[in-house]
Amino acid sequence: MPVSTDATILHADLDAFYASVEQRDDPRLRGRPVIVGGGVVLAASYEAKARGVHSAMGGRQARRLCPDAVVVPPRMAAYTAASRAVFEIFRRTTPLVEGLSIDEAFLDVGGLRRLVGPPADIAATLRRTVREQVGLPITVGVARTKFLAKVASGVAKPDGLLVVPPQRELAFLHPLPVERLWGVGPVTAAKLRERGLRTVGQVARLDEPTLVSLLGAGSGRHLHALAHNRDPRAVQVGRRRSSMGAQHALGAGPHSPDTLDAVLAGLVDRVAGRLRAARRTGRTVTLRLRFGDYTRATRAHTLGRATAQTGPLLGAARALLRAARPELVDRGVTLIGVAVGNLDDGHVQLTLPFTRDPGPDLDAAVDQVRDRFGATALTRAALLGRGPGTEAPRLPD
DNA sequence: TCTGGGGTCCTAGGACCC
DNA sequence: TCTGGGGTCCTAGGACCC
Repeated sequence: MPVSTDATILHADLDAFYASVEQRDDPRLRGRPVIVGGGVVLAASYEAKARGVHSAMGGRQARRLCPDAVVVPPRMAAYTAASRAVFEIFRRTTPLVEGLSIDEAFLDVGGLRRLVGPPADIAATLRRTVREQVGLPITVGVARTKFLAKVASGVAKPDGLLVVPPQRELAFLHPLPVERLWGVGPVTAAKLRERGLRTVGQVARLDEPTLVSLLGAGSGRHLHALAHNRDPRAVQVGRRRSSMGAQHALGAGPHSPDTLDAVLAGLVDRVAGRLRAARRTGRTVTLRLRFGDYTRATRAHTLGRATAQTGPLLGAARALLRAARPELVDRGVTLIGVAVGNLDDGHVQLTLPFTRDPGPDLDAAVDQVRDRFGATALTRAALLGRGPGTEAPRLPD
């Protein structure tokens, strides 16, 4: 049997991540409803979820639903450390790890059957190791495709393991409500519901042109494929973020131009600092605005070259804010955000473990970079910054 | 469901070039 | 006066995810 027909993709997802870290670090919180975050719920423990509390809910409403909840402020450093420890376990399990966020990843364990064992055993070991070494509950879904593995972990939560064997895929998928599908949110679900479509099976009975007319070309084709469990995407190692941003909610206002400028400068400085810390550069500055009626707008400007310096990034952000000023006053701005995109546009930052010409090691590095970025004009000389017509890999500003 | 902070991907139109 | 096709880059907005 070809390898690709086996269920070998794991989706591993930490349960109620921030809240679980708090319960791990403070025994008094165990077994009790825990809410992380004050004004808005960043994470809720399963005890709190059982009472109807969920993330992104307003803090006031959450406390009304669950008056005995313990509300704790977020400790991002603790969550980052826990995430690192879990991802180390992922990478000890298999080199084929694709991180999706701070608390979830895909793992391809297809090559490990002969050496280690079947995917179901690997998944069980992974769950036990994370529990023993990091002290956190984690749910794992196992399937033949990324999409189905993700759906499976969602169904298995919390603290569960669910394997979908290839011959059971559609039997598993079709009874599920459409909202279970990764990529179907409130808007798409409402459109489908209008047509009386509530389950994945009902969607699967529609032909593609009908779905396209209902949802548009992109979403229609995507959903048609997912409903039939067609998802050829491979687990991608070494994906890096493609934008970095910061935002700040301002309250109802009104806000003076000086206040807005100070907030903007603070945000740009934060993002620029994070860019430099990550040794990345960006070329497109996007200003995000939210208004009193919760409508949003974005304004973007693309610089001539990528940078991580506060100066040019702030200059672009200020110009965008100035141009948007009349709107801001009219509509009452309540949130300002800055994002820097097109990261590393035009050049790739290389970190190589040597300073002099390393001989054969460099040839291997060149091949790796070629494979990963599809570079065609990459040579040893270019990497070392010598030779005619070559340029050294540029460092971030 | 009265909304924080961080992201991803897709679409569509216009400018511009060959 | 009427009228190409293809490709890339940029901007703005929308949906979705954790």
